[in-house]
Parts: sequence; structure tokens; C-alpha cells
Amino acid sequence: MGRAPCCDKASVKKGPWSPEEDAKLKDFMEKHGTCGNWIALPHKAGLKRCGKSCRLRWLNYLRPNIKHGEFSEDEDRIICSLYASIGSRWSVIASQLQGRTDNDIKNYWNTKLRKKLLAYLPSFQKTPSFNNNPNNFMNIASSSFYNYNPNFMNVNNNINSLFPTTTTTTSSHVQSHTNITDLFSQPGMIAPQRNYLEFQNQNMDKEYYFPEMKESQRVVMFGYDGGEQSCNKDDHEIKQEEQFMLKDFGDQNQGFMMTDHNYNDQKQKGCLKNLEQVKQMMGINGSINVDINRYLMSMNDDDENKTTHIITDGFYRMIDGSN
DNA sequence: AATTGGCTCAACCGCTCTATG
DNA sequence: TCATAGAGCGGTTGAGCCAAT
Repeated sequence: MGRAPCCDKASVKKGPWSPEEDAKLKDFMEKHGTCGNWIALPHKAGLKRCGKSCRLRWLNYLRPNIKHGEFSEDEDRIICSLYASIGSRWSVIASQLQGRTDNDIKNYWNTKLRKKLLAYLPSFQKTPSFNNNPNNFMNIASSSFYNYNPNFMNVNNNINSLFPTTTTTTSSHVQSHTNITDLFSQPGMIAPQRNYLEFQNQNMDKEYYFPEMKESQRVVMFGYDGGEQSCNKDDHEIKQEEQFMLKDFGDQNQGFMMTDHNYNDQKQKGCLKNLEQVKQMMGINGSINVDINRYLMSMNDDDENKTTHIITDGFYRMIDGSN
């Protein structure tokens, strides 16, 4: 049995709101507010509408200081940058843009901004399969687009405010091959520019703490960051997270940032099948391949497999429906 | 002038999250 | 700890608009 509906569907009006309904809702809200209960509000306000419909109408259209109309360049930059970092969490993005609603931003992204962004892309990323997959924009906005549009770097303070300080925990799974120190001492690896701190948490797991990671533009972060709410660790092949920082990633000395791994739905997104797909997604002709090769060559066979898994997990968002 | 197809965006749907008892 | 209900969120839909034919 499904849950009970929030209202009697037969007796509520649907579709566009009339000016009279708007006036009633606005008047009621200004005098009484929601009274802590949207479901009961329409009855009190004399509206034949579902409570959810009233809430949406108020939040997206009637409440004060709502901004409608054209988005500015600055707003574009913030939206793109946040989308690159956190994905389609429209309410979070909206919270960074005064007067804009999540619905507004979602519509704007889907109808205009996404296309605008595509216009900046190098040709190899304009293949049909690439364009048709909205998840690819994680890649676009995180790498090449940044390279082509350095101004997008300027909004990182907004991004940083959304993320907690980064920590990473080793597990038996990854501890068997390396720790962070060993990893960066491998031939061909370049140690992170920034220091990290090592300590044990309350569960006596080893944790690595990168005090300045949020600010770094030269970050490669594979795996997921494993917040308690976001990850059922038993569901994942990689049970703990690991982070790597590489210097000089890309021929323009631009960084690459992957922080967006902490979603419940990551299993449904699919992940890359193999290393070739990872490479392909990172740019067929791009110099990034070279860095990845160098990185993988620094591992022995066993480590390469693990590394591939880590990369695969990190890039689960890039290809839709792969297995 | 009529038709068609693409685009926009307000609104809805269904799901998850969270608070409460 | 569990059940319930409201709030909030992101994906999707469809009416209306507009430009192209």
C-alpha cells in the first residue's frame, strides 16, 4: 500500500494560478505566514489548492525579492562552477544566488546555460554521445571548460563554503598496497605541493587531512568522500576513500578537481568499465592522458588494478549506463 | 494566413529527508 | 525503535509562445 495522498486530488484545482488565487495566497502569507503547516494552509486561506502547490507558488513566484529575467555573467559563472562541483543540487546552487529559485536555475541550466557551455568546448568533446549525457558536464566543467575560461576559477570561494574540510580514511582494501606517503614516493609520481597531517580517528582508523585541499586547483580526488549519510559503505566495491594530489596536471598547468562522489545514487549512475574508458573521457588527444599514463605506470600490476578501480569509482558520473 | 516544430518555464509528481509522538 | 506526516527536492510534463516554412 502506498502512502496516503497529501490532499484530496479530486477536489483541488490544478494548473496555472489565477491573479485572484495569487492575491489570496499572498495576502494570507503576509498576514499569517505558513502557520507551520503548508498542508492546512489552502483551507485556511480559502484556496482550492494542494498545500504543496501553494508552497511552490509562494517560493517560486510570490515571495518577496524574487528575481526574474536574464541571468548575469556572474550568475552564469557561479552556476557552472557549482554544477561542476556538486552536480544538480539546485537548491544549494540557488542558495548562492540571491533572489533566484532552484526551479529557475534548473530551467535556465536545462534550456540555455548547458548549450552556452557547449559552445566553449573543444571539438573532441562535441561528439553526440558526449553531448547527450548530462553527466558529462561534470567532466566538461571541471576540466576543459576551466582551461578555456580561467575566469571560472574566481568563484571558488563560493564552492569552498559548501564543503567541509577534507579528510580521507584508509581501509584494509587500500592499505594493503600503499599509504599516501608511499604512493607519492613511487617513480614518476610527484608529491603533493601541500602538506597533509596523519592521525588516527576514534575508530583507530588512519586518516589523512589536507588542510588546504579545498583551495587547491591542482587536485585530483578519486573515490568518494564517504560521509555517513551519503554512503552505505557495504554497497561499494571501494569501501574507503583515497585522495591523490598531482602536480602539473594538464599541459596548461591547470588542475582538475573531483569532489562530488558522495551521493546515494552513485551505484545507479553506473561507472566506467575499464581504463580505456577513463582515458577516453579524459580527452582522446588531450595531454591529460599522459598524466594518467605516467600515474599508472608508477604502479605495479596489482596496484594498477586497484588504481583503476579507484579511478573508475571516481568517474562514475562520467558515463551513463556503463557497467 | 495556417501549420509545424522547437523552446521556455510554471507546475506537477514522486521520492527522500526530517521531525515528532 | 518505529510509524507517520509534513517539508523539501530534483526530474518531468505540457500549455503557451514564437519563429520558420
